[in-house]
Amino acid sequence: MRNILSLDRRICELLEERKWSGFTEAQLRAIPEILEGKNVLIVAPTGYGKTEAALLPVLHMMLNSPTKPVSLVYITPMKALINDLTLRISWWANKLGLSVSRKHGEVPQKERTGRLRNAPHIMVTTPEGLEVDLDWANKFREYYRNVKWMIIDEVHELIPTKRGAQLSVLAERLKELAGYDFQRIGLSATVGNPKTLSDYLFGTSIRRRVVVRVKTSKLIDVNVNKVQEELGWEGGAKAIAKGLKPPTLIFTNSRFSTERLFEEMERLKVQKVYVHHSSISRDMKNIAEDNLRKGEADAIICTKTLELGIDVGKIRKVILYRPPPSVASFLQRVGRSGHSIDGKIEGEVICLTDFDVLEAISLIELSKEGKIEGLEPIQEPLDVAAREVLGVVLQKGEVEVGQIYRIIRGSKYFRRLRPETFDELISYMEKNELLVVEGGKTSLGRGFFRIWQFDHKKRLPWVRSFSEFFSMISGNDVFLLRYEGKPVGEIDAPYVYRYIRNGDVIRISGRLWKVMRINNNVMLIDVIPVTKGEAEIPIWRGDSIIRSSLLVKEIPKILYNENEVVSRIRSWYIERGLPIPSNNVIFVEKGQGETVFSTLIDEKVSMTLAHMLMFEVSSKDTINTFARASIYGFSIKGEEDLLWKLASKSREEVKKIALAAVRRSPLFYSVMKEIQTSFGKMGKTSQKEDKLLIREALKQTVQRYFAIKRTVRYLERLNSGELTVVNLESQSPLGKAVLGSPPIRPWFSDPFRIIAETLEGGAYTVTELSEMVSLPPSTVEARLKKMRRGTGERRTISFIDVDDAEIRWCLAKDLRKIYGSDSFYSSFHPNEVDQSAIAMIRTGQDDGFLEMLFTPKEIIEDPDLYRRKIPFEEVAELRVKDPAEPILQSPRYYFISRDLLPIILLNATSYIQSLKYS
DNA sequence: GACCTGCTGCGGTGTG
Repeated sequence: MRNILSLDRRICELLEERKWSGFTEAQLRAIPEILEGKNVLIVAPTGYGKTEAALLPVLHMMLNSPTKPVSLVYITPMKALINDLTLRISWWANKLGLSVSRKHGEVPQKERTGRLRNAPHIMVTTPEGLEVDLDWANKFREYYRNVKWMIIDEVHELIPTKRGAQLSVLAERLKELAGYDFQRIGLSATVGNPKTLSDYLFGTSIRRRVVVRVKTSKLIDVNVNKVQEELGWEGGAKAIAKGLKPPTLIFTNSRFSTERLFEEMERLKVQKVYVHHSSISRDMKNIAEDNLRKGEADAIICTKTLELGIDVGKIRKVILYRPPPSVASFLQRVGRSGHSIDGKIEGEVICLTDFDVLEAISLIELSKEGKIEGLEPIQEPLDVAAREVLGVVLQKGEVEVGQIYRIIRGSKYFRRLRPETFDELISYMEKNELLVVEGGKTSLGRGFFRIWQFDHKKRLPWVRSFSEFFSMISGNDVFLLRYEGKPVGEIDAPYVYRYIRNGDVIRISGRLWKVMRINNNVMLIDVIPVTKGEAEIPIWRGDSIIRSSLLVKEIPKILYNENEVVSRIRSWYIERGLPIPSNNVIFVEKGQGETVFSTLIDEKVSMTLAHMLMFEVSSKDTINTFARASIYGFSIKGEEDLLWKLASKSREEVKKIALAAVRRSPLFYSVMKEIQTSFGKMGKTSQKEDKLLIREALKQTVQRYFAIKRTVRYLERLNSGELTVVNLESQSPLGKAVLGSPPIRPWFSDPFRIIAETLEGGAYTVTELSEMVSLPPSTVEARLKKMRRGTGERRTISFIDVDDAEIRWCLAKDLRKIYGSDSFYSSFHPNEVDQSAIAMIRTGQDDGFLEMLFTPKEIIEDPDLYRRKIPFEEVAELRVKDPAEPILQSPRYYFISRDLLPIILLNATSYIQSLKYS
């Protein structure tokens, strides 16, 4: 066995020491190719020995050629993997007289600086770690001139993302620095298009390239189990408890679900279960992982966090709570069970709805047929290019612009970057003062230091920590939960602003925590553990998970399956003489003010159509609308003929509307926010000044969430009568699935407008409004206060709701109606109309108060009396006091027109009397 | 109502 691969004698001895039981197929096939010096991409599922397949031949070559630090750069996308791998690689390397060093953000300072005195032969790091070293590590960077090999782990995780584009430029930069075409080896999970992956991985390297693809040999045995929908979370938890075979991994599709299911498991008295997701602190996650490895945990309920390569030890069963979004993730999750390669996979998909069952069966069928999604590399992300331009400038100080262009263009992601575009990018960065260009050479500009600051005090919204410069991952605003100074978990800031108050009890990581103190400035929440109380589970708002088109195409076929649930769906259509759902039929269903277009459709096309319909409604009619998009169709609140109108438009018009709709979506604004600092742009963008930025944000938004060309084609098919249109009176089973997907609301760049529209005809507290318009209460309050001034339709006014002693806001033009309405009767009708009060009025012209004594009765009898008494149109401030009990809290009001003053005076007296008699 | 991933070099000073 040892001689088949002709590895170095010293390595063979180590194989014996390890009691190596034989090479895996991946190793047998990849090792000879690597030894020949080719660039190799190894594609195989987890547990097939990919790491050693790459490492052993590289070690062999290191032993048999002059090896100087750093010879091998090993890249992995996660810190946890770096820690695992460093130990694993060190076992081999140290015994062979080679040294290994790791680098990531959590490596202790001492270990970091140690590598300069004793430079390692092997560096294990992340793409970001390599970025830091090339840009910034002026001393250590020199060692990278000796690089001969680069191994990139979990390639499938990187290639479709900006991190992948970043790494590919870094590889080209490394090649330029070393002046050597080093050998590249990639390790990937099973994917549909390994050839494309290898193209992106190998870049400008002229070595021969080969893909070693190992198919899974595991037997797939996954059951589909449907819970009664009405039983909800309890039903789900019971099904999980019943199917549990320790140790079990339970995958869900949201952080909320992990916590919610745990709560039910607790109620069912199921012990030794842990929760694992990205908003739980590393410490707490370690506890869960360690317990699982030690056999002390029966199960972990987790999200994608445990889908990736971390070693979780032996797993007997995998339960999927509701189907995952793609075959790839289905296989990754299910692949976690069965420790050995020939072990049997035991899995179970727990379904909540009928369409869950459709999806689960589709995923199982697809994986049995060996069909799996291809990965789509991100296209020419200019924010990555901008960051790399700066990286090269940091590295070299002063660089010729053309040289940077040549390096960046070496990356496959930027192979087609036009020189004009690059020049435009440089000019834009120069305009934003990120760069200074002089005589064809460029250096850093002042803007760079304004944004990326060393000691990040974060006073200004656009100031970032210098450390963030090295990463393309943009973080959300979160509050850190802390107990005794140690992190426990994280909650999204908008959720904290809206729902979390001191004293609340929240559930995170399967435990209850009482909120002791919320510190808004540093975004910290101090908590203490409690055992009882009504706990709330936070909702984390993530990015949308787009379901794979492979899955969508499979579902129509599955509808002919003999499964009980599937037959039930099918017969609903057959009994009514209707066609079976497919991508060629649209059922138009009406209900609850929404028009549902039920059809099996690619999610990105569905998103595009939903946004276009919403755009048409919101630009012509009202922004108080919403749409929905799913693979089961789409819907719009309001007008039902819009889709046919869109379909009858020309191709060019449709494209224009689609792009306008994308620009009006919240998704566009979040992408804009994510990328703008890379270009040095702070603050608001302008159509004229920031053309490149807007174009790029639009391109990235479309690529991520929409499909314009396919939507154009879809509408053409609809217009030509190719699609069967069926009008339905009732809700079809798949139409119901559309209504279950979350509403998409229009983005408003003008908060005043949404606040005014929402106030229309009613009176609300700041908290109520904040929830209605999805803005933080502080923002809403600030806007309402601004809107008090002026005379237009949007002018606001506040009064005191006497029944619950809260301040309510309404449009000034609605106050009369509210005054007359039954629901606020007691707020404007004091019980004792003869009791006098003192009004103190300030006009804002001078600082003095005008004092007047009045009784409610006088006002009710002759409201104009007080209008005549006050010689001003506008009152800047009004205080009302009880002459008998002046210490009583006196209400204050601001910016009231003389016209509405009598109503407000009545409100004040009602309030004062309510205080007095309560 | 919706996943995940990442993040400051080098050298000087002071202390045991």
